[in-house]
Amino acid sequence: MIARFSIQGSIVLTAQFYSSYSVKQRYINTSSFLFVFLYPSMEKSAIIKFIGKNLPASQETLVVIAEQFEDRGFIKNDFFLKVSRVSNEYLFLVDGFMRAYTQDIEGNEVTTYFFQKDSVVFEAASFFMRLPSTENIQAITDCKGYTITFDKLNMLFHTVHEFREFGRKMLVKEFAAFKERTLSLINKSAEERYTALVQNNPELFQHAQLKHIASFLGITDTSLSRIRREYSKK
Amino acid sequence: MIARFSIQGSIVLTAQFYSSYSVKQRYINTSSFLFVFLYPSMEKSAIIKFIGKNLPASQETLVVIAEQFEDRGFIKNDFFLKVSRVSNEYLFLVDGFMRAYTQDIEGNEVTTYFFQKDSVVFEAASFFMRLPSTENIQAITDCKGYTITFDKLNMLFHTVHEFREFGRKMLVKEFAAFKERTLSLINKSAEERYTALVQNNPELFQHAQLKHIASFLGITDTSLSRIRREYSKK
DNA sequence: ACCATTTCTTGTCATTTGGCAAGTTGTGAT
DNA sequence: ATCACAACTTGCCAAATGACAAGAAATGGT
Repeated sequence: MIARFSIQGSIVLTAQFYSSYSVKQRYINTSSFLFVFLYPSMEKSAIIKFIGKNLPASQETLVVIAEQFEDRGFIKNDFFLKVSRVSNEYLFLVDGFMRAYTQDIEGNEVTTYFFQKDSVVFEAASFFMRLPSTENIQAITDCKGYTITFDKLNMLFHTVHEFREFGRKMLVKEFAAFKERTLSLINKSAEERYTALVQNNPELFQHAQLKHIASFLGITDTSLSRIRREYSKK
Repeated sequence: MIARFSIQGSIVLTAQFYSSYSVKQRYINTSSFLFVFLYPSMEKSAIIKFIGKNLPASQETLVVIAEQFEDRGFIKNDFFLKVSRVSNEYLFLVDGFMRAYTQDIEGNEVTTYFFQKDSVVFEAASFFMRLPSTENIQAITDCKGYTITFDKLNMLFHTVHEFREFGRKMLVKEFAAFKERTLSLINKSAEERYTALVQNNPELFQHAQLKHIASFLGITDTSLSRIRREYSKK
């Protein structure tokens, strides 16, 4: 598993892995290689933490859940999901940025969403309804995360009843974000949308192309450039 | 049941009720009162037709499904769903128009959707995830339809397996419509959005207020008025 | 390190849309 | 039938945004 990551380059095991509380105490001094080798599920502390934050469940339950997830790395520009494919994976992003985008009838690319670390990446309509996706999801930086298949996730929903709540929460989050975005397109100015994005997700601007951010904000790259100039004056 | 509708005024049993094919043959000459009295599920031909169109199932299955739905009338301005309530009903609209709307932070009303007859009215996030709705759904004309509760719908999903497919289809429709709307806000002009709406739903303009249509299109009522003038010149 | 390509910025000008206010039309209650 | 109020239209002007093109900066491949 370590080998796999080194091949994909630029994805390295970070200190983040050692922050899982229960394990931390006992194994903190083990070398990272042995550590991962002997306790394959331990490296999933990030996902355990994340799920635990969103779901009241015992540590044991969380470990069972986390064990169903698989390591997954992406290098910049890799696709997590392509248009017309049925999404079969649910991804918990540990590191990196991704964007969802689609093409309108005239062929213009429109970015519909940006994903950042410590969040869940999936296209609800395609994943839960087993439909061809209308969107691409692509890594815009090297990324690292954990995936679970549709079947395994459903299995977890059945066997670990509390886990349904987690699935629901993630779906709700996506819904809410989407609705808010649509609303803001209607009743906020481009500049207001820009400042909101800068404040909520400043790091994004170090990784995403401005033209992608522009289409996400519903404006042209030209306008975004101007808005940035005005904004930086203040 | 008939009494109930006459009390609510302006909602009358229409010829539409007699179009269910299997029943039509045998009972066409029965008086409408006796008919409804003796065969309470028969009046649901509209819903049977609609579900049948979206779901390959036997007539018997369709009747079983339809029997779980209840008659429901709305008079103009009645609410089907209010903000902060958990939506517990799924409505098949037989006649009339409804609109969904919400308020943004500044208190402006924004219409997010129009529903027309022969379609399903519900707020997916609130209904399926048992969450407080962020939207109101209100009748903008007198309406008539059939409702089913969350529990009954789930029961049907379990007992009538093919029916899940129907539920999925309806959800997909809502998703797709919503995404398309968001996209069009980004890459179409107000006039293009207007012409699209006129073509897809001309009747709407005879019932909805222009200011509601305007906020749905993401423009002010002033602009809509101007766009209409230009459009009518052509 | 160099070149080719893409991305980003800027200028000019046109178009779209909004804000406000006045006037007109439509609607509902009495 | 009348009045009050809400809905709609219109005119004027300002602000926001887009289209196009040119140039600067950044990036990637060899």
